[in-house]
Amino acid sequence: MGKILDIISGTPLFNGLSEDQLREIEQISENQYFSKGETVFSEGDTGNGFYVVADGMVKIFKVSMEGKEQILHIFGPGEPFGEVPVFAGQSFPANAQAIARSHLLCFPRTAFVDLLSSNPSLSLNMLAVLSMRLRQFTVQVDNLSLKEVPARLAAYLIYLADEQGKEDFVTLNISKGQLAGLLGTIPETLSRIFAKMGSENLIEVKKKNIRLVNRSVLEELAEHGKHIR
Amino acid sequence: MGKILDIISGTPLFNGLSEDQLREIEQISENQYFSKGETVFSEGDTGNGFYVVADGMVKIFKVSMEGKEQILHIFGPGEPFGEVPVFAGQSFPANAQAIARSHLLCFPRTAFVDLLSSNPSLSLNMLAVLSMRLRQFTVQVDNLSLKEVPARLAAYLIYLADEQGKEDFVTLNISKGQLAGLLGTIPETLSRIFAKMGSENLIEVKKKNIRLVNRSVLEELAEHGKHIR
DNA sequence: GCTTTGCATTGACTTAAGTCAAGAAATAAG
DNA sequence: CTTATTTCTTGACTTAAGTCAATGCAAAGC
Repeated sequence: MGKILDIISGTPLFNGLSEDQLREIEQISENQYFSKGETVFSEGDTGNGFYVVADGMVKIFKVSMEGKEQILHIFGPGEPFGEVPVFAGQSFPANAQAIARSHLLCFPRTAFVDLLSSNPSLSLNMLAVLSMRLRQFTVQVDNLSLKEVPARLAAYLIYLADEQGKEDFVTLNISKGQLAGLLGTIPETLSRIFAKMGSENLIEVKKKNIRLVNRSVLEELAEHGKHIR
Repeated sequence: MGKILDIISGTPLFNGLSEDQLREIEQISENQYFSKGETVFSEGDTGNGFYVVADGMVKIFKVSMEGKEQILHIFGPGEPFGEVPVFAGQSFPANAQAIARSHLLCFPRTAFVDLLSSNPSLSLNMLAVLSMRLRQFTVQVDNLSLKEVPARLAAYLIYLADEQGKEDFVTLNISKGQLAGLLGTIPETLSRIFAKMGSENLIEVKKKNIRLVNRSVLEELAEHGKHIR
């Protein structure tokens, strides 16, 4: 199997499709390479297609007038992004930047929409992707509005531990500055909270490696948005 | 044309479909009636279908442990909601409550998914709906994370003025308490900001009627997330 | 009409988290 | 190895917005 076909068949978006269909999808894809820090697209740009990360990492983010970043998503291999303008028209609602050397597959809007028309299961897969993203957004809004930063951090650490299949140990895959942006805060605040949680024996931070010393308290903190006095 | 068919043909989700297709959709729909304050579904409930508002108003919201509400959406006639579990499986990610006497059309999951398989344009319409909702969420996250409450209020007032087709006059269609929940704040804070904006001659508040006295400054405030010292 | 119930406002106070500024580490570059 | 540049941490201070509590107001019901 070809390298690109390998990637395509491995992404959930294209699950359950026949080899022929996968080959059709490969046909319309275009390879794009980005170095670390390079912009993939900017908010307001016209979107003529969406992307799938073949390799690397891409962050989707908004920036305030004052320059503060709020990261909406960080996507890794197999994850699609930039679909909104494909289906809703208009422009990209946020910025996309490679935060590592990245290889992306780009799927042009018109060709992909044509494929959808003849592939009901591809449509359903795409509907599932967008729905899961909506679900993620409800969590993010919940976090930003109803939880304090320590609770957001606790929730993220637990999520990461589960994702990495570890019980009480995680390795950050992004810088702490980026993590601050993802949690809706700033590096200074995040740093203080890491220190505070360390001194409270909830976690042990060594560079990017974090041991969850007291997972049950972390879980309670993550649930219970605000501090209990 | 039948009353239900009238509603269905009027909602953007079913735009561009033939009469036959609309009739098929009508066939699978089920009428449901809710009084003000009644719960449509709760976070965590299993979703066996999605809804379209025929008449009335429904709020989608999250609640914190301490009881603070964050409203995600308020939907009126013609707007669909509760689609996430239809396509992503699992349960509803948030709560839905009627905030006025409401008439809803409910579309059962399996029957609707069957319709999608044979109606590519219905799929594309649904993809468009979800994509627009994703776009809205990016705005909401941007607001919550990068803007202060006065900026969010200013943005909402301008949005509402545009929606109501007025230049400098809006009528709130929800209570101020609900508006606070939508803006990610609490009634006390919103009340103070209304008072402050009034004293700064930006707006004139008379019950639910608000005159935008200085729209250009409001626009600047809405853009510029944080206060300029 | 009056009373009740929920909604909105105002005041006094607390606090989480942001800003500004300076150092310390760590990574990358020469 | 040494310098340079980015990333992270820590401290002192400010501030937006939340909490608690009391009161005003208006619509709904008797």
